[in-house]
Amino acid sequence: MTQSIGEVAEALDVSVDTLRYYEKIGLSDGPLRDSGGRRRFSAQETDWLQFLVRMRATGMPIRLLQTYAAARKLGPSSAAQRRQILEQHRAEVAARIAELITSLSVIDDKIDNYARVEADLGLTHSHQEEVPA
Amino acid sequence: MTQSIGEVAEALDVSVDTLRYYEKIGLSDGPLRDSGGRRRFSAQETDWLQFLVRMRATGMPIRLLQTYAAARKLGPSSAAQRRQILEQHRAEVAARIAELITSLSVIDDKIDNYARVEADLGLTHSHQEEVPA
DNA sequence: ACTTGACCTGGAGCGCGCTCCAGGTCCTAC
DNA sequence: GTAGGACCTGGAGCGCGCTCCAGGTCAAGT
Repeated sequence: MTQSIGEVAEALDVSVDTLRYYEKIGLSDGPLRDSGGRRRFSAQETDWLQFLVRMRATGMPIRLLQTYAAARKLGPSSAAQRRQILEQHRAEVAARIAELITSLSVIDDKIDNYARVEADLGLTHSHQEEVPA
Repeated sequence: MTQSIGEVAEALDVSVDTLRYYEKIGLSDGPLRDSGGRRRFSAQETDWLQFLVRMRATGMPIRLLQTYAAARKLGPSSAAQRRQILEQHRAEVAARIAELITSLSVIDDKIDNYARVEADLGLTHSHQEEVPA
């Protein structure tokens, strides 16, 4: 029911160095150790790490995750603070998505444009005005 | 019809240092200069810079933009190469959006959970099991 | 004439988030 | 008993993308 650091790293698709780094900077508590001093991660710890990895992937800064992790250690009394952090971050992620969607259509326009240029090049080798970049 | 570097920076919401940096690393050609050696940006140059800024905002690495910019200097004959770069990047942006949308719902679940914890705290001060983190 | 402020150059410095290294321990398999 | 491989620690190093600095030029306003 517990996993080694290598197993967790593979499952979460991060490096073992990253996991040790997160522990070092206080994002996760040090997990239990086996008789040889090696980390053994419980399912709960792995879930938390997965959440960390996911939040990192959404661009949440490590500093903010440190604040969040510190609040988490205080237990239920910090629920409001943690919720506030997540709501703020949620708004940023939503804005990010909107921006990316806009950019996607800009990219699509460019691609269409290049497709047209390529078609022109293929059909004729005449000296036309280049389509505006 | 031309703009100073400060005007362009403000319009694109980047720093003048960033614009000079992009020029230095070959992302943009050096623009025309006025009699005093100051840059004057044409609308075309500004459009290109805006595109650069947008692609950066979608996470396109500067290295790749350098490749793209170099191809652009070759004219229409590089249309296929440029389109290929954009199609690849388009796919990455689309994947990114999908990932962010997934994360958004994870965040929402957490927020809901905290809202419930807060409600419990407010209603009673009994010693209940904490809702799983 | 002088101040102010935007601009110039070349190059150093920096914050972020890992990533890598040296030197060592410990279990497993042969 | 020894070779291999996963793991350990503390700390140095690094790639990215800017950002800042020193020292200077230039144009406009008062």
